[in-house]
Amino acid sequence: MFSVDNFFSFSPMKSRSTLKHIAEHLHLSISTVSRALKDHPDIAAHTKQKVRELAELIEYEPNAFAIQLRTNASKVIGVIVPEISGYFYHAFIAGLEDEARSWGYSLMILQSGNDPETESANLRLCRMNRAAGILVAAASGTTDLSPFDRTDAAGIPVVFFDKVPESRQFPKVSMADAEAGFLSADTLISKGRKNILALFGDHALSITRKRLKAFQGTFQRHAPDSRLTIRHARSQQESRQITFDAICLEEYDAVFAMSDEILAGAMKAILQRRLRIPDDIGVLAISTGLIPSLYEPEISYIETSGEKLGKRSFEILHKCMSKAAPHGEFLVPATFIEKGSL
Amino acid sequence: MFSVDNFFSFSPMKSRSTLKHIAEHLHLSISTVSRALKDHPDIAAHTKQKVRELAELIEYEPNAFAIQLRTNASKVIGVIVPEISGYFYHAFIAGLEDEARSWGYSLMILQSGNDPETESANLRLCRMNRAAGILVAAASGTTDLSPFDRTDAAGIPVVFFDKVPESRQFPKVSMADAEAGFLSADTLISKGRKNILALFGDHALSITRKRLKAFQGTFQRHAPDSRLTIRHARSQQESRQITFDAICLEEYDAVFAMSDEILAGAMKAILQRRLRIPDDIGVLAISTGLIPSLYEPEISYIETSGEKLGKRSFEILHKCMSKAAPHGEFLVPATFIEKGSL
DNA sequence: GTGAAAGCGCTAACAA
DNA sequence: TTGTTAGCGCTTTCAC
Repeated sequence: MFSVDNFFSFSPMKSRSTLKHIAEHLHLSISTVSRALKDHPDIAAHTKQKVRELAELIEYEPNAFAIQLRTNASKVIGVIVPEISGYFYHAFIAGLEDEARSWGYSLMILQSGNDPETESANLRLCRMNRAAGILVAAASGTTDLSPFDRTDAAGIPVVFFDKVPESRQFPKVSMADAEAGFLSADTLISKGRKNILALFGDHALSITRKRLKAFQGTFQRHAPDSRLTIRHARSQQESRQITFDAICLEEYDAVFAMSDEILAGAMKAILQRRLRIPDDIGVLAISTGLIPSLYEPEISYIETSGEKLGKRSFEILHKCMSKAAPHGEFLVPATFIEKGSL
Repeated sequence: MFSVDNFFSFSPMKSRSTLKHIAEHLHLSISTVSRALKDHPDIAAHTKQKVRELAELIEYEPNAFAIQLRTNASKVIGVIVPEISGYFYHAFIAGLEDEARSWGYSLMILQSGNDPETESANLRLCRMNRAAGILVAAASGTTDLSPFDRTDAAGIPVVFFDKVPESRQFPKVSMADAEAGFLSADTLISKGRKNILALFGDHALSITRKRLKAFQGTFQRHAPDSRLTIRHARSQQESRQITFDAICLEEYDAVFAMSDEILAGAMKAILQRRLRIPDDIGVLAISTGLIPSLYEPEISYIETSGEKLGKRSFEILHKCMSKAAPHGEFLVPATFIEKGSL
């Protein structure tokens, strides 16, 4: 058989392992080697055998660039998010990576820092690298969708997730915000909470409006006698202040937080007032689950899982890449996770 | 001048914009166009002008594959971590991405799931994609370093971070664990805490041993009369149980947690016992900062910033990529962040 | 100042 | 069953 020394002596230089090297050493043509390695039916069994042995011996690894140039397609998915850290996107990326890897794709991660310019530059990068597809959580300032059009026109499917634009042009994947809002209200009602401080985020965000609308609607329909105090906070600090002021002024039997950030602020106020959960006050949040697990008792929450959103997003994008071209908005369901805070 | 229609009419088919297209339309050679676009001194100013105009008009974007194949180098950095989510790595990735982007590099993110096999497969992927360099937080089961050798031998520099192997062969970047341990002890001492419940992670981990050694050493040297109760926990749950049992049994004047996970568990016990911070008990942790900010009062901590580690790691890798080949272990300093828990 | 030509490593007709 | 050939889009000598 062969020995590594034997082989490398053939090509004494920095000999990177290529089809050509294998071919030369085996006195075969490059295409025969190429076919043998892909188990092409035309190739004789013993030839395949020989080729594979040598390939393994010299640890042949195909040059992805050459393949990509030739086929004009890559196994890389571009992911553009406002920021990686924070409460949500890292979980999304983790779920996405899991799913993508199982299909042989890798992730190229880019942060926009919520800046449309950077976002557009990142898109360009994805185009230059002929990404197989792109997942985007839009920067909050993004209004001009033409960079996305261009990408789409270049044959690279674009799917929005989480922060999705109004346009009906691209497929979108997002959390079932209405369902989460409904579930939240329903849970509070079924637990008999009547006087609720409900904390929502910036009213300008569509996520806030969707969750709020379903939340309020459910109360009006199923528990019109409940007392709902709706407040909006734009940050953890604001959430904390608002909560603190509210619970000093009046006794609520539950606090509801529409997101992790809001929850974190509310919890600080509750801890500061040293209220007992769930006896003095109940707590419910819409969350990804990490933050609620940090308190004692743990906070019950409506789960909006980043991981699940990641996996689902891959599925949709995957369909787009195989020309199935789905359309419209896809929702990842929310579920109630019961802990001890209500 | 040109119009888009005019240009595209020249090549009516799916005409992706390439140097060739520009060259044909301008009756120039491909090489001239290539040079013009890179502002080569040989090219006449007016030629450059014409070329650039048309390139802009048709939104020419170089084909990264072709460049990479030709130059056999990419602007992609491979990043292999046990998992993206959790307490730490997402912050690292965020910091790294920031720094990398400013140097024109993109990130290819891969999770090993703490599985050496997957880690090795991920390495292979990086090799196939001719990554410019690779950053690895080793899987906990990784003992065989040969896959890394192979990568290094292929001319792709490998730098370890956070979870670094014993081997002196590769450059490593990690948190200044000894310094963090020292600072923790020093802070507790200077705040006059005498009877301390100190919670550490799994004793098998080198991070634990380094922090513990410096922590204990500092007490022995500067406050030998202090009472130190050292405990080890392998999870949030364990940390909570250990803390709960300890504070029920005896009165401590401070709890120290060597990591976010340990802190989260300890805080649950403290919340459950309804101890007042900092009056009933002081709290100090080594942390990245998110978790401490969730409590009231916020927890003082020794910062081990994932972002900083990410930026520093890029610097080291960048040096490796430019043949400067640094050597040894680099440490990211720890700093004390004072909040209200001590 | 510009062009011609070779070639990076691979795939896929088309030949033999 | 295997080989020949023609590129994919770009960079880079080397000529003119």
